[in-house]
Amino acid sequence: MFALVDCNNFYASCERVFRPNLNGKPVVVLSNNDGCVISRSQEAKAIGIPMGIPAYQVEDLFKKHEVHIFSANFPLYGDMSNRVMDILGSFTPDMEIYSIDEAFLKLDGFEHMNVQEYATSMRRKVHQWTDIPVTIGIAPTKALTKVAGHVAKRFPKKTDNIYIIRTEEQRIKVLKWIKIEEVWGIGRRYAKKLKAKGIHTGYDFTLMSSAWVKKHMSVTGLRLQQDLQGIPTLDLEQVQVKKNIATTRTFEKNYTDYEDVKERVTTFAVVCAEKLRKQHSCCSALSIFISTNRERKDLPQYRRGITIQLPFPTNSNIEVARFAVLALKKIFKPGYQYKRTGVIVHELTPDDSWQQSLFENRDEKHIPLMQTIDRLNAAYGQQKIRLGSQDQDRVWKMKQERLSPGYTTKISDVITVNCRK
DNA sequence: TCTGGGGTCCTAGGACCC
DNA sequence: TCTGGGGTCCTAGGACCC
Repeated sequence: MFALVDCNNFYASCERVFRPNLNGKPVVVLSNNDGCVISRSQEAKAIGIPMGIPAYQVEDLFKKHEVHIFSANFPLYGDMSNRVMDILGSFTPDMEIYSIDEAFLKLDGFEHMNVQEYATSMRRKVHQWTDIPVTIGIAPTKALTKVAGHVAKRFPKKTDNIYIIRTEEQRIKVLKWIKIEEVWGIGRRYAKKLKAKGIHTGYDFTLMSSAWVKKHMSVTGLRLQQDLQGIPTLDLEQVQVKKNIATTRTFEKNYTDYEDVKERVTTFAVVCAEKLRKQHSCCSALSIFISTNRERKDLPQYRRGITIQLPFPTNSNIEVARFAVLALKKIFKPGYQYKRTGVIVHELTPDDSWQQSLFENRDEKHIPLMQTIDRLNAAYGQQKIRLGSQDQDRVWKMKQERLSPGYTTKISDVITVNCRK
């Protein structure tokens, strides 16, 4: 059996941990630049705030229902996620951290145990130690745990947030209940295609000819179909180091100057290099892209990306930034209003072993230099030491009007508790 | 006025090899 | 009239996830 543990309304729940007065009240969390709604408490869902909607389009709803709004506080969510995962990891080492708020567990060798009780104790412990509510789905395959999780979410009272698919009858029953577009692995495109063929539920999908599925949905679709049929096909994936690392942002305004865009690309490249060093990797290739605001149909549009090979693997701020700017030069076109750029590094290899190049090699003096920069930035604040080509005054000019404190990640923001006798 | 950010995997087709 | 057969590697694009 597998279990899927899923934190409920995760970002909104994290905000409520430190603002318990907001329990029972509508809470939403906005994306960077306070752009879109990316997390909603149950109450916020109930008053009809859709996922992903631009905030300005639901301002009336916010006002009318006194919705509590937060700017995304990713350091807080990341830290809360680590705490939840640590607790789950203490239950079983067979765990795959699937996303910031979800984990799959493998329950091999648990046959003698009461799985229901086990799940209940897990749920209780996470709640007691972190105040984050979770939902648990349990089933013979990974894809079916997702379906079980849906059932538990839809009927929280009846299921007490835990649902187990044990029998073939239950498997068929829940698959007949779940709409095809709600099935994990079926996105908008596939749902449309399947509905056109008269497939409306998860169960319908399991009955389709595997040849058709393979042809139109590739082996990914085929694996999913088998998993839903109850044949274990997807296994826990041991999450290793990442294969790509991206730093991309939408700007708070449009940029037309090459110099401005270059500064942003440099800074994003530096952030990528820092992320690389954190996971002890170097990159051997890099992409950048630039884009105008695609929502502004009235403005001339230009979007382009480029990938370049680096002459040697590196994770130095200086080198990654240099190559990123080189790439930018190849695609930048003056006369457009740019709204978004990003840097993505690829072909990651461990930083303690690398192939020497015949022609050009990394500057080894950068290694101690980067270590020093990382140490200083860790001690005195992110981005205190920057490259000369980065904006020296700029902090992170993101619109974050309702940012919560870094309760668990910033010593000055740690909560004060007043104890009375 | 205002629309996020970070990932993964798979396939088809082109270019090339012997 | 009729022009082989078996590979690899790379990239762009499409699909999905949270």
